[in-house]
Amino acid sequence: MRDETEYGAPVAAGADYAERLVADLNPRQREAVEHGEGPLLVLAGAGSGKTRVLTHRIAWLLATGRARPSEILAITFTNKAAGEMRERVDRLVGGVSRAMWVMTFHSACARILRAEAPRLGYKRAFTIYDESDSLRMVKRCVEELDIDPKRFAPRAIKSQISAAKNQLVDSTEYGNAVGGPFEEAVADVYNLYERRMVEASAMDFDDLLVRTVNLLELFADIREKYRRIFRWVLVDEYQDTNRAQYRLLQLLCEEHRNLTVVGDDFQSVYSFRGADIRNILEFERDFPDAHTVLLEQNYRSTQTILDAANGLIAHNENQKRKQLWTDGPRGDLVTIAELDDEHAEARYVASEINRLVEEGTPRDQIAVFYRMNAQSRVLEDTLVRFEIPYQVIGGTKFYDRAEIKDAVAYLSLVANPADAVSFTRVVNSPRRGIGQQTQARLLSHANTIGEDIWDVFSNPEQVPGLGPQAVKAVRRFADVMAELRERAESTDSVAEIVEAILQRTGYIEALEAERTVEAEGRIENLEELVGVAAEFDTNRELEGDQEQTPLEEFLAQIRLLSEQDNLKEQESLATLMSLHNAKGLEYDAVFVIGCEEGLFPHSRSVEEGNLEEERRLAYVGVTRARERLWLTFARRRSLHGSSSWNLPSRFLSELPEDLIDRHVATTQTGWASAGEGGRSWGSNARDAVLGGSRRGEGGFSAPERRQPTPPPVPYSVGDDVVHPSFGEGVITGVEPNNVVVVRFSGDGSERKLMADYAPLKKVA
DNA sequence: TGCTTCACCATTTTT
DNA sequence: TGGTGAAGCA
Repeated sequence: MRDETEYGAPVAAGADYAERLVADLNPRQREAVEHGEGPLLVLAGAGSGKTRVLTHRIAWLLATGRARPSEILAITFTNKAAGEMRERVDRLVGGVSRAMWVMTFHSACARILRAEAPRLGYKRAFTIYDESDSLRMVKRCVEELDIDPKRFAPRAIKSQISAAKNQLVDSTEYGNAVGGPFEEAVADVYNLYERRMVEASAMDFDDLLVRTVNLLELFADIREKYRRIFRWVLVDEYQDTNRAQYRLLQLLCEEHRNLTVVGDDFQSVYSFRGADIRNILEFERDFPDAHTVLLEQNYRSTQTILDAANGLIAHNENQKRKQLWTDGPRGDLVTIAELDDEHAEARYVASEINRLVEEGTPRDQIAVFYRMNAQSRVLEDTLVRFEIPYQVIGGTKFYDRAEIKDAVAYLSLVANPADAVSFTRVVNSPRRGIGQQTQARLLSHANTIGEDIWDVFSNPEQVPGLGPQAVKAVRRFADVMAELRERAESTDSVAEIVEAILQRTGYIEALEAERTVEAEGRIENLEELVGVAAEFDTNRELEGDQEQTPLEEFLAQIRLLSEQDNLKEQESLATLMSLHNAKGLEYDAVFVIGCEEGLFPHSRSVEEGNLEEERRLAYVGVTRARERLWLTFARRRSLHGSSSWNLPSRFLSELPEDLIDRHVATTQTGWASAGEGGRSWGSNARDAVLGGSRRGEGGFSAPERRQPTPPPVPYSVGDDVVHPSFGEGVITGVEPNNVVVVRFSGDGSERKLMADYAPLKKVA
């Protein structure tokens, strides 16, 4: 534990320290930090130092003796944000931050439920289901109820149930309010789903919140207990709270009223997930005695970027008024670039990135944002060709990969014998001759006799309808699981359990037998999981939690991990992500691509009347940039197969014209430059930008028929090649459009490269 | 039981 | 365009 803090004072040193704590804050920030008891609303514009206010407020509450560390509950939405906050509080007050709850809504609820869940009929060792697990469960319910999944898509049903839960509407209430046939189907599934989840002792993400609310509403003693524990509650990103979270805060705070919420209505972009912007807009109505502080001074961006953001958001009606300003320089103009199509757009972005890097911008300070994840593909291809190292945030996550999910499902089943979804996931993976028939019989028997699925498969003889073959196969599976469970009970090392699972279930063996590159990759991923577990074991030795076993704790932790947690900062990688994922981050240089009507704002959103939220999303994108900002659009874009012509996004015309530097680029399309050899693309694209030709061809007239035929592919399967960065490899495939597939011997990776542009050389 | 083929569909997603 | 899921076949 550290005694010295950032301000050189020992922990909680009283008035003098408190004074120094606020000394270098601006007046508004100081006002927020020094607010005493009672509700506080901090409307914090982008980059206005809201985390600073939150952390300093916590330190100030401690320093002035108003709060003890254990009385503080600080809530964020991501683990990353929680980690950062804890770290920064730690720097202010030292190790006492350990005693505080600084975590996400979901983690906090999971922790409370871990202690109290039995009161609601759950086992203490409940399993947290992620989206795909709970979708599985919904599907099973749909099947069981004989609902035609084509008529009512399980996904749609699930999202309907989720929406209901976010509103704290339970299945009974939902059933009473049914409208059409779809709602009726949803009501039935919702009802069964709730029952099956309790039986499996499983909770989905929404349940974590809803069940905690239930707990506090139903049991006065529990309510009192947590009200007494959390005398000070602080919430970050308050604009993103949904009904359930709102109710939770109300339950915790309505007595002592020491609730601090920090947020920015301009950055509310999650209404489709149930976030209710009214929570922040109407905070002052809900808490008439609330003190409100407005933070408008921005410490991140240039005035030009802020003016652009202000100009954009001024087009929204339903907002609190805020106007960002900075002491800093005006900075460069915002670039709006018009390109032919998405490929030209990608090349433009890539060449601009190269230029930035040459000029000294660290690559990890460059980000590209887009509306849809699908847009990353073209960009990735281009970045590979330009040899620009990058990372993509979003898409398939580590914990979404099949092999990882399998391993985690094994762990879940070991920890929670009732976990039916995990059971179906792993029972025949690897193949062990337990097919759907057999699984269905096991599950329905479990439903009939009301026993845990584990008890049922441990006694396969008693399951009606199983043939001797099936009984034998199930027996073998049960024996392995029993052995693993014993193993888990006799050790505190999660890594050891994971290792045992991979070995004893034959999982690794099956992968090794495949002898493919993919299988090898999977094995590597699994090894990484063992590594993650080992790391967990090491950290756990420092701070153990007696409430739950290491395995349970590990499972809860990895299930609540988020995408942003994967962000790497140290490596020199440009970052690609959706605009939604960009919230809370900042970069020196930002590109927002695909600024076209129909794509951004997305046509769906416009149809559904969510234009203002789209505009807020644009606002989020713009305000991520510290120094340089590009907004690009393509005249023509192919989206799932067919290409279409789009108008520039209305958001572009909403930016004040005097802040804009316009580029109209006509890149040389196609193969014209191929003869010049690989690396010339960068300069080509850049030269073309200077060209500034007009878009006067009339839009629809000439759909690029003039491409010369590609030069013949000089490579054939089996050729040995060498690449300056990937090393030696062999051609394993030749595809249309001069794409070659190369397996590189260095890391065993297989990559698709454009033969004409990649700096590949044939080895004689 | 398990693999292949074909049809269908396709924002965003802090947990 | 590409990934997913269900039906059909060996």
